[in-house]
Amino acid sequence: MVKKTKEDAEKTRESIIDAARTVFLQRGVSRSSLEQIASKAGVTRGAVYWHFQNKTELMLALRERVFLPLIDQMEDTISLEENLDPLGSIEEFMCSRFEHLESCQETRETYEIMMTKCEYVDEFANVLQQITSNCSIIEDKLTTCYEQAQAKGQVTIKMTARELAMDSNLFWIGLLHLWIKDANGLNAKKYAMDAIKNHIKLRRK
Amino acid sequence: MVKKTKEDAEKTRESIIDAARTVFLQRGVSRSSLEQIASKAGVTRGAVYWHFQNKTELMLALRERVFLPLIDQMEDTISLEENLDPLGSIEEFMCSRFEHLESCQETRETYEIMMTKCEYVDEFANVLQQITSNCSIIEDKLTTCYEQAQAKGQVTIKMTARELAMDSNLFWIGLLHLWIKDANGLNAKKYAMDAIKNHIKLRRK
DNA sequence: TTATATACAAACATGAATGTATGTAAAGAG
DNA sequence: CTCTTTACATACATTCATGTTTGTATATAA
Repeated sequence: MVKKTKEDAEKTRESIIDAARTVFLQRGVSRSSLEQIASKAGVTRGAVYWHFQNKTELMLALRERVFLPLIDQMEDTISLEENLDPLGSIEEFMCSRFEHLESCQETRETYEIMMTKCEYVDEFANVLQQITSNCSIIEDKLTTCYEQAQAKGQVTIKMTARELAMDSNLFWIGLLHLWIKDANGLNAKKYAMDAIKNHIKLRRK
Repeated sequence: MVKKTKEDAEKTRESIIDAARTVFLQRGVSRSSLEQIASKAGVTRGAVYWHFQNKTELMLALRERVFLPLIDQMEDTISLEENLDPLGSIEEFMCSRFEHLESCQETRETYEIMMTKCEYVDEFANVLQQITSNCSIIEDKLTTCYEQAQAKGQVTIKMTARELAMDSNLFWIGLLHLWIKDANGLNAKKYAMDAIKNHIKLRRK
């Protein structure tokens, strides 16, 4: 038996989460047993039950480790005040966030698990609400940006800022889903970047 | 023991599928046991195993009953030849299909199961491929429509037909996902219809 | 009319995952 | 230097879903 200091315990906890992500990705959340996760992390189920109440809590922890930083990051990327180029900042927001999703393996895998390897029932039902809630936050931010863009005459006035934001929001949701599902798409990144640029170009006056 | 003629057996099969849809929706695919499905259908697991190899086959049958007609329907809705108003036909396609999704309970529930109550691993992994394949078919159809629209001068020439189609395709994917997840949205239908009209309006010259 | 295939129900066997309870060595507190 | 708590490993009990096998009543074909 090895020594276990507090930092060691924290490492164990992290390694369990990492193992869970790998196993969830391979086998789906519900088919993954805690035994499989534990052994992949080099521990026993005892350790898993020590750090997490059950598989659900483990899954939520796995999710939060990626999504909590993302929410913060969103605050930074779309700066709402004193925006010289609102339309450009929307494009910048989408591109940079996509870049991060693409390059950060943990984030990418977590998205894939949550979008295609997880069933939203019972304890997970309210996670769906959080997701839609996040979507409407994004829509609000986009609306503000488009208002600024309209005030600066950057953008077509065929539609209201809210309507433009809705359309962009749906575009963004679709992009993420298609990207996650189209794993083998070698040129997925270029596809996405072009899609974003064209999406913005279409509304620039 | 009641008589069972061939038609009776077919009815049993259908009722099992219906029961499966209900149970899948409530409990998610993996947590649904064949026992629960059978008893909801008023039969035993024997009947389920008689009609389907296992839960996976049952799930695929459930899916096909909705998706096979949808594929046919798609051929009709977007008529590619002799299109007087290509842009309008795209709008019409989206609106009518959404109307169907909204009004047909079986279709709606099946979509919900496939989008939020199912894990795409192992035997289901290739279903994802089918989905993305369908998406690219839609993108192709949209491209053709936009080409016609451009030929008629209906649409802005900022982007190529393919680029417009990509954007519309992503919009459509996003709309479906947001709609399914936002079950409580009372005005979801109006939201969607407005979103579609605005989406088209934005590209009309 | 009899034989066979159909359409299930019922019983059986198995295995796997879960949660909990107990054991234990080391860390940390006093 | 003890005592308690931490951080697990191990063992146990239980549940439960699955797949298969067997039984059986009826439909259907010859």
